[in-house]
Amino acid sequence: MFSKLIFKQIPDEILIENINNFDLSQTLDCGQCFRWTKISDNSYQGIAYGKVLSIQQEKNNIILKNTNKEDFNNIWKNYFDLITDYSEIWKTLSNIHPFLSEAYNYCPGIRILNQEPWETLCSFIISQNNNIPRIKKIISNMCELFGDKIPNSENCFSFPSPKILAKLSENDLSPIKCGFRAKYILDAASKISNQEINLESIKNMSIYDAEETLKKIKGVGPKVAQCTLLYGFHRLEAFPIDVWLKKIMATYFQGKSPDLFGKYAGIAQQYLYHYSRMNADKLF
DNA sequence: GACCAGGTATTGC
DNA sequence: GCAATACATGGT
Repeated sequence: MFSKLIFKQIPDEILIENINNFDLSQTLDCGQCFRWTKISDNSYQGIAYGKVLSIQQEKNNIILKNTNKEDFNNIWKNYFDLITDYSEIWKTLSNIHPFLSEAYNYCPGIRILNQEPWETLCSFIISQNNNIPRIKKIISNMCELFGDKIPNSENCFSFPSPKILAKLSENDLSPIKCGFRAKYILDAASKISNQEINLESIKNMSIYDAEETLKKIKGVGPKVAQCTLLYGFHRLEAFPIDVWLKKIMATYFQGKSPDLFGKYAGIAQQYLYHYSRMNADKLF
């Protein structure tokens, strides 16, 4: 619980002590986000909500640098999902399957981030039939070309708004090298900016209606929709099935439905995805 | 040069 | 409905 978080403030830094089920590299390198860079073995720098943050982990303590109490309370506390008790969530997942337990034991420090819905949607449109290093590169190029320079930062840029992107042509997007996905980005940007699709209203929809709404965008299918709902709307029941999850299901959960994982299926999915990617020999 | 990467749209049956 | 194929780009 956040009420139990112990935090201390020194100028421009926030220290959180004795936090469990939190591992910076497991959380930032598990494929859910694309705008964080590893600075050293225990520290990262990244951009979200138009702010630059440096963050470092020392055992069960985390230090947020280049920030303040206001941004911590308004942005980062929720962004890193520090208010959720993952040990409590694990209790409901722990008896489902031995392979899920094996995955959890490998990466119990994963947190599902609360990312911005538009950035998440756009990022996972770019992710299709693509690999993570190149996804990061495309997004970085897009922000640098079309986002706003973040004040007092060293060449850091915000994620461009739908409104800005909707004015562009496929040709304008060619420098970011996103290939056939350019028309999908533009369709998403225009449908969001002209209110044909209202991201705010998706928050109150059933998971089914939310997916159907997102799939009205060209280039958004079940996988991209589920990723958007999990990482951008914190719908923990969402269960994106990509090539890795297909292999995992075929190897260990044959004939089983994603319903097996219940209301925290998305978190289960993240343990399974990360563990399997890091230990590909576990799959057929 | 073929194959793959956190898929989807299109086509053909 | 379901299976096969094209799709931009860059890395093995």
